[in-house]
Amino acid sequence: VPATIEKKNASIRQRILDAAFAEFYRNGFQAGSLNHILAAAGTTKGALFHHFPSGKQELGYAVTDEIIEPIMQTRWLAPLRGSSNPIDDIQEAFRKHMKEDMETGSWLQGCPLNNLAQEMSPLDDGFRHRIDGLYAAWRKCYATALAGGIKAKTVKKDISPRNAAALIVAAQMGIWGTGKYSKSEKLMGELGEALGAYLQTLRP
Amino acid sequence: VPATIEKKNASIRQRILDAAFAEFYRNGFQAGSLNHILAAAGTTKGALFHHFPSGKQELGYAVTDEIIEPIMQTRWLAPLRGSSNPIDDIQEAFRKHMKEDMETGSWLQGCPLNNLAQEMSPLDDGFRHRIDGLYAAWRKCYATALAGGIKAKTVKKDISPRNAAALIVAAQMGIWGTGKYSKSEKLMGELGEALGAYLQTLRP
Amino acid sequence: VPATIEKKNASIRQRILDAAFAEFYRNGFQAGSLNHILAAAGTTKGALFHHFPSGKQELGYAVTDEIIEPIMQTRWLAPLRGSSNPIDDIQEAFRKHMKEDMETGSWLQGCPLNNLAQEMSPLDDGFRHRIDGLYAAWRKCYATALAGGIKAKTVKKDISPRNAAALIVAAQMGIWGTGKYSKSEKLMGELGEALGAYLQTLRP
Amino acid sequence: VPATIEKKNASIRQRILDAAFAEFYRNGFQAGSLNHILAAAGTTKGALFHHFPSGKQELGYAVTDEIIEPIMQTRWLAPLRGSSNPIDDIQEAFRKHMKEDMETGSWLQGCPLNNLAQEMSPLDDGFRHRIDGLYAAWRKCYATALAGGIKAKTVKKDISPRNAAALIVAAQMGIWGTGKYSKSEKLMGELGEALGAYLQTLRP
DNA sequence: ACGTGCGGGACACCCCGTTAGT
DNA sequence: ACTAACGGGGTGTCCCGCACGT
Repeated sequence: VPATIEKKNASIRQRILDAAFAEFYRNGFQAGSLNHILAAAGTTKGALFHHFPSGKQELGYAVTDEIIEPIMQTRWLAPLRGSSNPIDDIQEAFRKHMKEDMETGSWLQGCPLNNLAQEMSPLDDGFRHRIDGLYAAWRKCYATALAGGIKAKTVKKDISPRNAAALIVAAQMGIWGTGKYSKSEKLMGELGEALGAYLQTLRP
Repeated sequence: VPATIEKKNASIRQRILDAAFAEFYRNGFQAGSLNHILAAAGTTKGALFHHFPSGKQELGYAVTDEIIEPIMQTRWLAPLRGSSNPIDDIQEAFRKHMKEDMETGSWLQGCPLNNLAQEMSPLDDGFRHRIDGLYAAWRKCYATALAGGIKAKTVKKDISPRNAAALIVAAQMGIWGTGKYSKSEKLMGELGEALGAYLQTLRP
Repeated sequence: VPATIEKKNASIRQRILDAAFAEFYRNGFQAGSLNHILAAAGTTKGALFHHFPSGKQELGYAVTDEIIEPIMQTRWLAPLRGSSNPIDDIQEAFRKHMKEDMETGSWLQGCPLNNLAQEMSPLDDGFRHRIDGLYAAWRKCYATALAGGIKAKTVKKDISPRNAAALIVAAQMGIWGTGKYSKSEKLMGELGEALGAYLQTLRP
Repeated sequence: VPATIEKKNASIRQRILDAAFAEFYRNGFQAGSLNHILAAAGTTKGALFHHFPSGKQELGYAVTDEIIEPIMQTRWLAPLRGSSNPIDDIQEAFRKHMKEDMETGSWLQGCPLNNLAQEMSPLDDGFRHRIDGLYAAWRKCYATALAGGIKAKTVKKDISPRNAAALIVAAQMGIWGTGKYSKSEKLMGELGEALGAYLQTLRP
């Protein structure tokens, strides 16, 4: 049954990626163990070395490119695509994903991209460039949406979309980071309100 | 001469703490090496286990309590003590320390407390409680100052000091984290402006 | 076009052999990497195990038989074929190849056969028998030539051709080995002179 | 019992060195396994890393300096110290140690220094310099002895002691290397005779 | 005839913690 | 108070061999 075989072959690489994402998310990149990843993926060193010849670093890059990047796309970028009312859409996306993360408990582990950024960007330029690219895309998406909002008169016209987008993204980084150490749903609620209040100041 | 001996002992302990802070700041807690710390401090395992009997973890706690906490006090809390115009004082402190970090280059390594928070708070409750306490004190300081500002009529009276303080702190976490991965002074400038713009909205 | 296919097949096999010779010459047999060899040869594991079903060992044997042996033939045996003045011919071959190796720099890596002999003969009898056969042929060639020289009165008649041939070959092993560790052209020159002086003592 | 403890502590390092020498002698440096060494020495990784902080390479250097060098001193250099009849003394040392090696069987593994020279000198300059120094001392010892022999009229006066010493050493390298691949006592005997014949030509 | 995917294992490095001794 | 020796373990790297498929 060639389909099964192909799927199995293809899925080994994917299973390694998925397990690696989970492991790095939980323990960080440096402290994450390839042995644990391989055990979770149900495969061995040989397969890893075949798919990622230069080892852990290459695996980390692939996780960033093939797992984290798509997550960001669907979570944060897609909802803003073609938005004419960015303030509501940003707030809506924020509330939705915060609620999801509360339910799954993943808010206690922060944002995978932020985790990686804080740990690896000073140590490895390969990671840093990838991360920088992802956050830049995020900021650009928000800035574009805010500029669109100005045209659509849903956003005050004397603000800098670029600056505001940067602050919104940075604040979200900080908010998710706050969840990690505080474990306080109350505090997260207050932060949500405060961010909402800030967004309201961008209205016309 | 007991005073000399005690002083020497204290200085060894302090040298270990200082070296540990530097190592953990650079490489993170888990990836930081005790051997490197001891080599930098010019001492050996014996001294370390004399002063920190349970090893690396206890050393990490001591770094948090005795190095990072005082830094936060002088950097962020002291300038707000008894402030009647918190918005200006917060912005001034932000600008001052950002400028300093740019000059020393330490902005590329982020904020030591935030680094530790992102890495260790999900893994170790001892760290998490300490970090939570520090950030709580920070928020409380800002909230108190903002409440004072309301009384002094330098702050708009229909805002929640608690919520605003939380957002300001979280935004600063995000901003310093942004410096790490972007290495862009331009972006940092824009974030400074955006944060300033937000603070202005808190004016009466 | 079967000729083309066969040729192409042969050429893959040959490219593997050539790359293997170079790799083993540089890094030794055990430390030499099949992956490096295959990368250099521009092919993959499948081809290797097709042509050398039992793997690295068989490849090493083939390198000995098909690369090293012909080199020895043309370098050291051919010049002595039918010689009536072996002393001059031996010395001439020695000088010629030493000069060549100096120019190409390969004298710094020693003699491929000697390298293999020192590394592998105590560990693998398959190698040992091959190497023994090659050196035996070398000694026999020199001994025959020296015996011929005795008949032709270019060599003193009261020497043992067999013993002298063995010493000449062993001395050459030692001389090439000396080049490897000393990297001294001066020393090589002195060794050449000393070997020449010894050969002169074999004159009538 | 402090003596026992000191001996035990001191002997761990020595046991590692001895086991390493044996392992490297048998399998070569690169293929030699630290695990095997430690198992043979009855100790663990911690002890090795303590005594040889930079690992295998440093261990290899120490084996060269502390095991191989003394062997060479007692085997080849000491017998020639203050010799007035170097030709006899060289030949006597050669016969004695060849006989010993035949009896112990170690002639089948060649000369430890030559093994190391052939394997490592092109790959690591630290080894190369050490090896070069040892062989240089050997040549110098023989050259000095031959020069002394010229004064004492036990050696022909129109030979170059330097050149002859170099050839004798190189020939011995070659002879011991020949034993490794040939496993032929007969051939070794012939080589001994041929070397003896050469030495006789250095007589006045 | 030859490429791809993969298994399983060995290796050297280095780490952290502890104990015996000064 | 402080040092040096040592235990034991986990890590990532990389390798060789063998299935498949084509």
